[in-house]
Amino acid sequence: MEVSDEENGPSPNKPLNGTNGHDRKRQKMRKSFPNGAAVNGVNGVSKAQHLQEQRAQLPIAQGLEALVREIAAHDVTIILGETGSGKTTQIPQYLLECGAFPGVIAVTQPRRVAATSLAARVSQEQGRPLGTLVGYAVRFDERTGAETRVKYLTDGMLVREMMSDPMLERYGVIVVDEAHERTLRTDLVLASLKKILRARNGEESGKGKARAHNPLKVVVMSATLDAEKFSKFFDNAPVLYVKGRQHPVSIYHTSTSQVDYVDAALRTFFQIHVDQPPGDVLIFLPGQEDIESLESSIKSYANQLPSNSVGVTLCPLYASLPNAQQSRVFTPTPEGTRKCILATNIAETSITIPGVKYVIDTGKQKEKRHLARMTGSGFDTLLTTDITKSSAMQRAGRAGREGPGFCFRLYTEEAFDAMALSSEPEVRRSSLTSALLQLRCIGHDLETLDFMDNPDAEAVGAALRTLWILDALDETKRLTKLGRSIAAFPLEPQLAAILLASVEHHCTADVISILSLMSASAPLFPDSSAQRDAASEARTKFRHPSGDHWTMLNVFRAYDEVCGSESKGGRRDWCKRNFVNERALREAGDIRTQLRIVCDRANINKEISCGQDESPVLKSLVRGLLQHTALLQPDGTYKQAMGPSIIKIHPGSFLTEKRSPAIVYNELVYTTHIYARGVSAVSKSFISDFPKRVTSGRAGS
DNA sequence: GAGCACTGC
Repeated sequence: MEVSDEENGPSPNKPLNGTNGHDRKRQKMRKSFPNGAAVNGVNGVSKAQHLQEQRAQLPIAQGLEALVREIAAHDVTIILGETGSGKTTQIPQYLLECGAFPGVIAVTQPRRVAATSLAARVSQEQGRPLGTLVGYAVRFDERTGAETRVKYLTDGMLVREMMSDPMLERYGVIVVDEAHERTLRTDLVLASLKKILRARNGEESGKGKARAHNPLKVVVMSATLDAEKFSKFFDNAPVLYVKGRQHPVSIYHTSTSQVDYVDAALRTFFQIHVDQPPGDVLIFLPGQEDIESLESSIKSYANQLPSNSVGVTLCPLYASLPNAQQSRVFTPTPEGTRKCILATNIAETSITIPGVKYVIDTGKQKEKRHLARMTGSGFDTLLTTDITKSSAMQRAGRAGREGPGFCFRLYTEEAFDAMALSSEPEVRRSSLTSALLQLRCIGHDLETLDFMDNPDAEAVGAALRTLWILDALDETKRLTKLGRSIAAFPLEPQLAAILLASVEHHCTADVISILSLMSASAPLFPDSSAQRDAASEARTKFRHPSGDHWTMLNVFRAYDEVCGSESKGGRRDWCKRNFVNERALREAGDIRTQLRIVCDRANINKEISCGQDESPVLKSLVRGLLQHTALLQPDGTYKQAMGPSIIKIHPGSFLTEKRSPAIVYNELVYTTHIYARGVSAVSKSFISDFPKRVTSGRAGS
């Protein structure tokens, strides 16, 4: 079996390649950039020319004019583009150059790095400094100016912008890229765009209103699956097909199913390593644990090979790995060795590794599942599951980026056939609390808005209830003044409610620090099993009797002092010595800066601290996390105040083994028990201050 | 007495 361009997806509705003469196109391109050479100077001429030649050679270049004609003729155009087609860099430039589309061209991306690096590339192709004609906007970082006409931004950023500009008036074209990934924010953007199109362009042309003065064009770009679904969603919008530049990948399945996929990966790797020509190997595994175990097995077997054989350079790759170690995958493979990358599905979409010729696919991944969300907001669990067909194809494609490749699947062809086509869109899987509130702020109802896939009624009910408990919505589900304030913060609504409660309790400075650490993606206290005792010893000095929130605050306060006196290296040493994650502290620092700016805008005094008095902070926490509180039972376990579950304090918590009449916690995780993580002891009265909420919560659960 | 796939404002 072979993955080729033709096999990768449905056949084209309108093949566009080869419809235009190659030479004509090149001339047209040069004409479009009279200033490029002047800006760049003598050396720049050849560089700019080189870039233009590269552009002209992209698979998409020959169909661009026809593509733009289609976009001009329709409100919405769906573009199916394979990887390597150049659609994301070229289409926005062509829309700009042809001069037919006034206003700013927005291009959304699910990931920050994609938005920033695409903007850098495209502004280079335009021969202009980044942030002038071409710019980007992602969280913590924006480079745009008054003359910016092409703006790459994350889909979450566009959702934020809709809250102050509900009709997205500043944009003439909105390109939604990677739409097949169906992130929650992409789905929010698509649903809103459908409504915005009706408002800005009027009803479908032919009858009724004349075209409005500021019409909007929408371009939806997707990989090869689900095109018809996008087309149907946008009233049968035309589907255009763009060919990619992908080399063929030969795919092999096992004849029997493999129970131990780590062992199977080990054997397959050495078959490749011993028998096959040079070329790096990428192995997909579900998680860190498997990566570490396979790494040590490969190491020990590689040492037993004859001394004259090719060595192995091992590169583990997963998100929580420090950046310096992640970037090892990009360093050239040392002479006389074969690079072997052991990766999670971070290598499926987020990181593209050059030089890979062989892929070994275990067919497994880890997936976060939210269980029993109606029972006091539910709990999360992390399961190892089978991947989907589209994941399997994406993984195989990683072998064919630079030349013909090979993919060894550690599962049978029958198992592949039995896989789901693609994973459920995020809107069907995740909490809708934040989405519902944001939509309310721009006057949309999540309950009635037309989505690609409609949200689950239970999840909508849970979100409504949470927002009502926070006083963000009133009894009639109308947005309150508090709800609008909550939505102004780039935080989960529960956490934003804590921040606003801190104003009344005069501890905003302290609470902002805690919330920043809570919403950072990396954990402050990583659990390194190897040095567990040393770690807990070193962390003792930060320990606060009330529990984890104040302990986190103590760490942040200490780190702030270190930052005032130490160099970059000194800070790193301090973190290492104390077994705290510097990445978490740096990210929290960025979040804290952003939260302080929003506070200023909302006329909130961000400087007020409660010093060492713990109750104001704890009272604020309870206000936002009412659904995450539990009461001590006679047997020493805890029962949710607003749900039926019996829970335990996670052994990693500083409060474990302690008995407090009541606790508040960040999250519940289900492993061997239902554990509460990020726990603080609170007075029962803090919870019963909201009797109506607690009672009604019980009745509803 | 225990286990952290991946994103985003």
